[in-house]
Amino acid sequence: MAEPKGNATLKAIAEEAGVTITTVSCILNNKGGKYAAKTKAKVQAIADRLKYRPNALATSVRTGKTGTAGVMIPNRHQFYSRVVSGIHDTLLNHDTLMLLCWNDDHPDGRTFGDKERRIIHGLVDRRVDGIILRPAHEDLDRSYFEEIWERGIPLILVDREMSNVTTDFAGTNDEVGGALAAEHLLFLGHRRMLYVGDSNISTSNHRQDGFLRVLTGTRDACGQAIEFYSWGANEQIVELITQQPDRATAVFCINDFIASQIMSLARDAGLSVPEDVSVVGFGDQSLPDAAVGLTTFNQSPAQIGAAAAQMYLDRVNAPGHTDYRTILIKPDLVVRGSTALAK
Amino acid sequence: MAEPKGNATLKAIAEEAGVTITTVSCILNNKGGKYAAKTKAKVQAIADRLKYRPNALATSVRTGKTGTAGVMIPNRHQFYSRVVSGIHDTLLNHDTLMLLCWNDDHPDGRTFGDKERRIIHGLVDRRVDGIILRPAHEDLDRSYFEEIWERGIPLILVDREMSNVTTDFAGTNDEVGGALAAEHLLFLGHRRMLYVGDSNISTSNHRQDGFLRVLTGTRDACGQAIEFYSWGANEQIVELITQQPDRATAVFCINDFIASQIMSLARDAGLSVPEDVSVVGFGDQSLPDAAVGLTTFNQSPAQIGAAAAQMYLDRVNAPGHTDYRTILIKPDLVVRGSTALAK
DNA sequence: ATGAAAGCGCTAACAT
DNA sequence: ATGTTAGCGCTTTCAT
Repeated sequence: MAEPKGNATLKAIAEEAGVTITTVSCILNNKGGKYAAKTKAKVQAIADRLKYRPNALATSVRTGKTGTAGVMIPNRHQFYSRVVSGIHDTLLNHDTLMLLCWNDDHPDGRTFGDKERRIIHGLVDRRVDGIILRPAHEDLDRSYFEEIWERGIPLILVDREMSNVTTDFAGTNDEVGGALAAEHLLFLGHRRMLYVGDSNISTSNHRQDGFLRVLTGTRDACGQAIEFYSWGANEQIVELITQQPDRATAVFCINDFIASQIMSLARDAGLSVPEDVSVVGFGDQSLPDAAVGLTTFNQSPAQIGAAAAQMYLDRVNAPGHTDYRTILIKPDLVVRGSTALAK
Repeated sequence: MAEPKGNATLKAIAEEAGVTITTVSCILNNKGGKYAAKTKAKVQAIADRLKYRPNALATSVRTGKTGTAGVMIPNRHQFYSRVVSGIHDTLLNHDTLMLLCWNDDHPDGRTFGDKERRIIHGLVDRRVDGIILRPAHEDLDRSYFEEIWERGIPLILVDREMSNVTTDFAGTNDEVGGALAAEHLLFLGHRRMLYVGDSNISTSNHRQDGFLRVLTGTRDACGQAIEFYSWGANEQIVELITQQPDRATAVFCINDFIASQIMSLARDAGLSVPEDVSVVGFGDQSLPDAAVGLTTFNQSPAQIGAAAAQMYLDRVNAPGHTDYRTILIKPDLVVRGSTALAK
């Protein structure tokens, strides 16, 4: 085993070199170039031999900066893993590390257990410079608001905005996604279409808006929105895509999971995809789309993460602004086998 | 905006309450129960109003414990994401947060760029209590060894061991996995089989060992190992599974990716899977196995992560032991459509 | 060119 | 029941 038992400190180096802590500190940090070359070399040599590494905790106590970001994003779905990857890479390029943590437990989707508060406190206590998070719900979330926002800790939101507070935000351009879906299907000759979503989710509403906007603006075309999680939704959908002659021939879904449900539904009803009905998904669910052959959207999660991290860095380096930014990444249509020309 | 501009400190509370910092510290930490109820209440009330949160940095500078783990595991594949999830959950139950980071760049698979060293220094400087990592390569890795091990920082390895140093380790029981694959195929009546792997990877060697051990121990059965990444491997494999009458009727592959390659290969050669040849994969690649219908192994990555985290906690709480533990999680065979009775 | 001293926020041993 | 003091490892201002 080498020299260091525990960690080398400035003091230890100073004593061995016969100089003061100040001198060592300045030399190792290249502050004040006015030291004798001999002293510099000596100090540096000792530091190297002792494998000196500064205690960032001590530095942070003084400077108030930790170079550490709090990131609260679940790591369980591929979409989020990729968002986190984007954040990670961008932060790392600026010598910032991330404390990654999340809370899955949302019994009623609106209560913030002790657990969530404990996590946030963990970040606050460790004095992260800021926090990037994907809200677990959209409505006023006391945990987030009181514990982060009110403390003046820079807060960047990803994927989902919160309804009660304006912050920097990076996410998907859902409106454009909806519009692109509509255009794709129109191009294939479809005129009567369905949007299957969930009006409780703002993201879904944006997709729906873009989708219907385009359809409404097109002669002869029309669209209708269905709540997936409502009673009798399945029956209603089946009716709409089978009922001749005004049946819908294309369905745009809030996500890939629902899309594959719809495909099963259609097949059970005796229709084939895409011959009788075209189906478009939306790619935040990490289904094996390629295998299923689903036409869907790639949301470029890594790019979303990178954008969030960039806003984080900007805000941490220049706090106090009140001009919050929103960066929306355009989703890319990926055409596969579930969409085809209307008959 | 509420009271706190910046962060409340013990000092601020003490001044307002008209007591000393010590008193406040003790009261808020429930140390020494010998304070007047009135004082306690007063101090607590002020702390609450100011939304006081202890500065963990300052505490750590003194105590030498940060309650923070360094975790160096790529987040890009589902397998690793799940390992990280297991680690996360276990650590969180013990009020430990993780600094998650990784390095993807390994040009020649054996050089540790500045980047990797910078990451490790980031963790060391922040004084993590220990580090959990998946080595990017198996041979002596100076970065890991010098920067972590020699400093006496507890080090737990996941998924892959290193050849030069003994540490706590959590991974897959590859030997058993190989054996189970052999038994499954034997049960289906296969007698002549192939193992397709990569002898540069210890994990592959263990699977191969288990696989061949069982075959060697079975009358009439035999197995052969092929290097996938060698020149002419494809041709060789095709020859071995087509050449009558002693052709191999089953192939066990180091991972799902290779397995699906082999399936294509077989089909291109005019064989059908599983009628003519059975194929077994191994589940660390996050392919959409279910869609492809591949018989494979589930490695229970979350369990591996949990085991690693538990060893981490044990070691951080009771350092200095030299009895390193190895925890191997048994992989579970998942039978799907790529294996069938031998003809 | 180098050092002394104060202080960041907190803990802990030791008074009173 | 509460206060005094020293110190963790570092930075920074101000001497010398």
